[in-house]
Amino acid sequence: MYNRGMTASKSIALRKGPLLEKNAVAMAAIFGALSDPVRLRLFDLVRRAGASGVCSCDLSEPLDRSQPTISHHLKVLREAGLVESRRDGTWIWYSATPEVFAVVTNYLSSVS
Amino acid sequence: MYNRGMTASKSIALRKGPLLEKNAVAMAAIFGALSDPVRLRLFDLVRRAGASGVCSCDLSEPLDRSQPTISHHLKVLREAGLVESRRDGTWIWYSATPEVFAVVTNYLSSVS
DNA sequence: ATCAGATATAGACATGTATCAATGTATAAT
DNA sequence: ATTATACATTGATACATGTCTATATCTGAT
Repeated sequence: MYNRGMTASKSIALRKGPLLEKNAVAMAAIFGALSDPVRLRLFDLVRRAGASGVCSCDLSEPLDRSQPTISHHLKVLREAGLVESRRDGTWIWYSATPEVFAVVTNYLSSVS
Repeated sequence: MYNRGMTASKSIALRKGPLLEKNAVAMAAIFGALSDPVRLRLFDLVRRAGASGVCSCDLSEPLDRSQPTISHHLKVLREAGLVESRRDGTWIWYSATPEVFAVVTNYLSSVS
Protein backbone atom coordinates (compact mmCIF):
# COMPACT_ATOMS: atom_id res chain seq x y z
CA MET A 1 0.00 0.00 0.00
CA TYR A 2 1.36 3.41 -0.92
CA ASN A 3 1.46 6.52 1.23
CA ARG A 4 -0.11 4.84 4.24
CA GLY A 5 -2.70 7.47 4.99
CA MET A 6 -0.17 10.24 5.33
CA THR A 7 -0.63 13.26 3.13
CA ALA A 8 2.27 14.19 0.90
CA SER A 9 2.42 17.71 2.28
CA LYS A 10 3.11 16.50 5.78
CA SER A 11 6.20 14.56 4.85
CA ILE A 12 7.65 16.76 2.15
CA ALA A 13 7.97 19.89 4.22
CA LEU A 14 10.03 18.15 6.87
CA ARG A 15 12.53 16.38 4.70
CA LYS A 16 13.70 19.15 2.42
CA GLY A 17 15.81 22.09 3.52
CA PRO A 18 16.08 23.43 7.06
CA LEU A 19 13.14 23.21 9.38
CA LEU A 20 10.86 26.15 8.69
CA GLU A 21 9.60 28.35 11.49
CA LYS A 22 6.03 27.39 10.71
CA ASN A 23 6.74 23.67 11.01
CA ALA A 24 8.88 24.19 14.09
CA VAL A 25 5.99 25.90 15.84
CA ALA A 26 3.60 23.10 14.93
CA MET A 27 5.99 20.40 16.07
CA ALA A 28 6.90 22.24 19.26
CA ALA A 29 3.21 22.37 20.17
CA ILE A 30 2.92 18.60 19.91
CA PHE A 31 6.12 18.01 21.86
CA GLY A 32 4.97 20.53 24.44
CA ALA A 33 1.82 18.54 25.04
CA LEU A 34 4.02 15.53 25.75
CA SER A 35 6.56 17.36 27.88
CA ASP A 36 4.91 16.72 31.23
CA PRO A 37 5.10 13.34 33.02
CA VAL A 38 1.53 13.47 34.28
CA ARG A 39 0.26 14.32 30.82
CA LEU A 40 2.28 11.52 29.25
CA ARG A 41 0.83 8.97 31.65
CA LEU A 42 -2.60 10.50 31.12
CA PHE A 43 -2.32 10.09 27.38
CA ASP A 44 -1.02 6.58 27.91
CA LEU A 45 -4.08 5.65 29.96
CA VAL A 46 -6.38 7.12 27.33
CA ARG A 47 -4.76 5.42 24.38
CA ARG A 48 -4.74 2.07 26.18
CA ALA A 49 -8.52 2.31 26.46
CA GLY A 50 -8.74 1.92 22.69
CA ALA A 51 -11.58 3.13 20.52
CA SER A 52 -14.19 2.98 23.26
CA GLY A 53 -12.15 5.41 25.31
CA VAL A 54 -12.02 6.01 29.03
CA CYS A 55 -14.21 8.04 31.32
CA SER A 56 -12.57 11.18 32.64
CA CYS A 57 -13.81 10.20 36.09
CA ASP A 58 -11.44 7.22 36.13
CA LEU A 59 -8.27 9.20 35.46
CA SER A 60 -7.91 11.37 38.54
CA GLU A 61 -7.21 8.58 41.00
CA PRO A 62 -4.50 6.59 39.18
CA LEU A 63 -2.58 9.78 38.47
CA ASP A 64 -3.00 11.13 41.99
CA ARG A 65 -4.10 14.55 40.79
CA SER A 66 -7.21 16.59 41.50
CA GLN A 67 -10.15 16.60 39.08
CA PRO A 68 -9.47 20.16 37.86
CA THR A 69 -5.83 19.32 37.22
CA ILE A 70 -6.80 16.32 35.12
CA SER A 71 -9.36 18.43 33.32
CA HIS A 72 -6.66 20.98 32.56
CA HIS A 73 -4.29 18.37 31.17
CA LEU A 74 -7.00 16.78 29.07
CA LYS A 75 -7.69 20.20 27.59
CA VAL A 76 -4.03 20.57 26.65
CA LEU A 77 -4.01 17.14 25.02
CA ARG A 78 -7.26 17.90 23.20
CA GLU A 79 -6.04 21.25 21.88
CA ALA A 80 -2.88 19.54 20.65
CA GLY A 81 -5.06 17.10 18.74
CA LEU A 82 -3.87 14.07 20.69
CA VAL A 83 -7.20 13.10 22.20
CA GLU A 84 -10.86 13.71 21.47
CA SER A 85 -13.86 13.68 23.75
CA ARG A 86 -17.49 12.78 23.42
CA ARG A 87 -20.24 13.26 25.93
CA ASP A 88 -22.35 10.41 27.21
CA GLY A 89 -24.89 11.65 29.68
CA THR A 90 -23.20 13.29 32.59
CA TRP A 91 -19.76 11.96 31.87
CA ILE A 92 -17.27 12.37 29.09
CA TRP A 93 -15.21 9.76 27.31
CA TYR A 94 -11.77 10.46 25.99
CA SER A 95 -10.02 8.51 23.26
CA ALA A 96 -6.66 8.90 21.57
CA THR A 97 -6.29 10.43 18.11
CA PRO A 98 -2.62 9.70 17.48
CA GLU A 99 -2.74 10.56 13.77
CA VAL A 100 -1.22 13.92 14.63
CA PHE A 101 1.93 12.04 15.61
CA ALA A 102 2.62 11.46 11.94
CA VAL A 103 4.22 14.85 11.58
CA VAL A 104 6.68 14.35 14.43
CA THR A 105 7.38 10.65 13.98
CA ASN A 106 8.19 11.39 10.38
CA TYR A 107 10.66 14.02 11.46
CA LEU A 108 12.21 11.93 14.22
CA SER A 109 12.63 8.93 11.92
CA SER A 110 14.38 11.14 9.38
CA VAL A 111 16.82 12.19 12.10
CA SER A 112 17.78 8.95 13.81
CA MET B 1 18.09 -7.67 10.41
CA TYR B 2 16.71 -8.13 13.90
CA ASN B 3 16.37 -5.53 16.61
CA ARG B 4 17.92 -2.78 14.53
CA GLY B 5 20.48 -1.55 17.00
CA MET B 6 17.98 -0.90 19.75
CA THR B 7 18.66 -2.47 23.11
CA ALA B 8 16.02 -4.78 24.51
CA SER B 9 15.73 -2.85 27.76
CA LYS B 10 14.68 0.31 25.98
CA SER B 11 11.77 -1.25 24.17
CA ILE B 12 10.48 -3.60 26.83
CA ALA B 13 9.62 -1.06 29.46
CA LEU B 14 7.49 0.98 27.09
CA ARG B 15 5.38 -1.75 25.58
CA LYS B 16 4.19 -3.63 28.65
CA GLY B 17 1.70 -2.30 31.16
CA PRO B 18 0.92 1.36 31.77
CA LEU B 19 3.64 3.95 31.40
CA LEU B 20 5.62 4.03 34.64
CA GLU B 21 6.36 7.29 36.38
CA LYS B 22 10.08 6.77 35.91
CA ASN B 23 9.77 6.33 32.16
CA ALA B 24 7.28 9.18 31.89
CA VAL B 25 9.79 11.53 33.52
CA ALA B 26 12.55 10.42 31.16
CA MET B 27 10.39 10.81 28.08
CA ALA B 28 8.99 14.14 29.23
CA ALA B 29 12.54 15.46 29.54
CA ILE B 30 13.28 14.60 25.92
CA PHE B 31 9.99 16.04 24.68
CA GLY B 32 10.60 19.11 26.79
CA ALA B 33 13.88 19.72 25.03
CA LEU B 34 11.97 19.66 21.75
CA SER B 35 9.05 21.77 22.90
CA ASP B 36 10.44 25.12 21.82
CA PRO B 37 10.46 26.27 18.17
CA VAL B 38 13.86 27.91 18.38
CA ARG B 39 15.36 24.83 19.98
CA LEU B 40 13.82 22.57 17.34
CA ARG B 41 15.31 24.63 14.55
CA LEU B 42 18.58 24.77 16.45
CA PHE B 43 18.70 21.01 16.72
CA ASP B 44 17.76 20.77 13.06
CA LEU B 45 20.70 22.96 12.06
CA VAL B 46 23.05 20.90 14.19
CA ARG B 47 21.94 17.52 12.93
CA ARG B 48 22.11 18.70 9.30
CA ALA B 49 25.79 19.43 9.84
CA GLY B 50 26.40 15.71 10.19
CA ALA B 51 29.29 14.12 12.05
CA SER B 52 31.63 17.09 11.62
CA GLY B 53 29.14 19.28 13.44
CA VAL B 54 28.59 22.99 13.32
CA CYS B 55 30.31 25.85 15.08
CA SER B 56 28.21 27.51 17.74
CA CYS B 57 29.20 30.83 16.26
CA ASP B 58 27.20 30.08 13.12
CA LEU B 59 23.92 29.42 14.87
CA SER B 60 23.02 32.76 16.37
CA GLU B 61 22.41 34.61 13.13
CA PRO B 62 20.14 32.17 11.28
CA LEU B 63 17.94 31.81 14.33
CA ASP B 64 17.88 35.53 15.04
CA ARG B 65 18.68 35.11 18.71
CA SER B 66 21.46 36.52 20.88
CA GLN B 67 24.60 34.50 21.61
CA PRO B 68 23.62 33.86 25.28
CA THR B 69 20.19 32.65 24.22
CA ILE B 70 21.69 30.17 21.77
CA SER B 71 24.17 29.09 24.43
CA HIS B 72 21.28 28.47 26.80
CA HIS B 73 19.35 26.39 24.28
CA LEU B 74 22.42 24.36 23.40
CA LYS B 75 22.85 23.59 27.06
CA VAL B 76 19.28 22.31 27.27
CA LEU B 77 19.81 20.12 24.21
CA ARG B 78 23.10 18.84 25.59
CA GLU B 79 21.66 17.99 28.99
CA ALA B 80 18.83 16.14 27.27
CA GLY B 81 21.42 14.08 25.40
CA LEU B 82 20.42 15.34 21.98
CA VAL B 83 23.70 17.01 21.07
CA GLU B 84 27.30 16.83 22.14
CA SER B 85 30.08 19.39 21.96
CA ARG B 86 33.80 19.34 21.50
CA ARG B 87 36.23 22.19 21.74
CA ASP B 88 38.53 23.17 18.88
CA GLY B 89 40.67 26.10 19.87
CA THR B 90 38.48 29.06 20.74
CA TRP B 91 35.34 27.68 19.27
CA ILE B 92 33.09 24.76 19.97
CA TRP B 93 31.50 22.34 17.57
CA TYR B 94 28.14 20.78 18.20
CA SER B 95 26.89 17.57 16.64
CA ALA B 96 23.68 15.61 17.01
CA THR B 97 23.46 12.44 19.12
CA PRO B 98 19.97 11.29 18.17
CA GLU B 99 20.36 7.82 19.69
CA VAL B 100 18.42 9.07 22.69
CA PHE B 101 15.40 9.35 20.40
CA ALA B 102 15.11 5.57 20.43
CA VAL B 103 13.17 5.64 23.66
CA VAL B 104 10.52 8.06 22.40
CA THR B 105 10.29 6.93 18.80
CA ASN B 106 9.72 3.44 20.09
CA TYR B 107 6.87 4.69 22.22
CA LEU B 108 5.36 6.84 19.49
CA SER B 109 5.49 4.02 16.99
CA SER B 110 3.73 1.73 19.45
CA VAL B 111 0.95 4.30 19.74
CA SER B 112 0.18 5.28 16.17
C1' DA C 1 -37.99 23.07 40.65
C1' DT C 2 -34.65 20.76 43.18
C1' DC C 3 -30.98 17.93 43.83
C1' DA C 4 -26.82 15.12 42.90
C1' DG C 5 -22.97 13.88 40.16
C1' DA C 6 -19.49 14.95 36.53
C1' DT C 7 -16.85 18.18 34.27
C1' DA C 8 -15.17 22.89 33.32
C1' DT C 9 -13.63 27.43 34.62
C1' DA C 10 -11.68 31.13 37.67
C1' DG C 11 -8.37 32.72 40.78
C1' DA C 12 -4.24 32.19 43.38
C1' DC C 13 0.34 30.65 44.12
C1' DA C 14 4.82 28.83 43.27
C1' DT C 15 7.90 27.50 39.95
C1' DG C 16 9.86 27.27 35.36
C1' DT C 17 11.26 29.44 30.93
C1' DA C 18 12.74 32.48 26.99
C1' DT C 19 15.06 36.41 26.34
C1' DC C 20 18.51 40.05 26.63
C1' DA C 21 22.43 43.11 28.33
C1' DA C 22 26.30 42.84 31.08
C1' DT C 23 29.98 40.35 32.73
C1' DG C 24 33.06 36.40 33.31
C1' DT C 25 36.17 32.83 31.42
C1' DA C 26 38.94 30.48 28.19
C1' DT C 27 41.91 30.19 24.13
C1' DA C 28 44.97 32.00 20.68
C1' DA C 29 47.78 35.51 18.53
C1' DT C 30 50.88 39.35 18.86
C1' DA D 1 51.16 41.09 29.17
C1' DT D 2 47.76 42.76 26.04
C1' DT D 3 44.39 42.15 22.99
C1' DA D 4 40.81 39.85 20.40
C1' DT D 5 37.48 36.30 19.76
C1' DA D 6 34.24 32.63 21.27
C1' DC D 7 31.53 30.88 24.54
C1' DA D 8 29.35 30.56 29.28
C1' DT D 9 27.20 32.55 33.32
C1' DT D 10 24.58 36.01 35.92
C1' DG D 11 20.81 38.89 36.84
C1' DA D 12 16.64 40.94 35.38
C1' DT D 13 12.14 40.80 33.27
C1' DA D 14 8.09 39.15 31.20
C1' DC D 15 5.49 35.34 30.50
C1' DA D 16 3.99 30.43 30.76
C1' DT D 17 2.87 26.33 33.52
C1' DG D 18 1.30 22.86 37.13
C1' DT D 19 -1.31 22.63 40.99
C1' DC D 20 -4.92 23.44 44.23
C1' DT D 21 -9.48 25.25 46.26
C1' DA D 22 -13.63 27.31 45.24
C1' DT D 23 -17.17 28.01 42.13
C1' DA D 24 -19.75 27.55 37.96
C1' DT D 25 -22.04 24.76 34.33
C1' DC D 26 -24.16 20.90 32.49
C1' DT D 27 -26.90 16.60 32.64
C1' DG D 28 -30.14 13.33 34.48
C1' DA D 29 -33.22 11.86 38.09
C1' DT D 30 -36.82 12.81 41.42
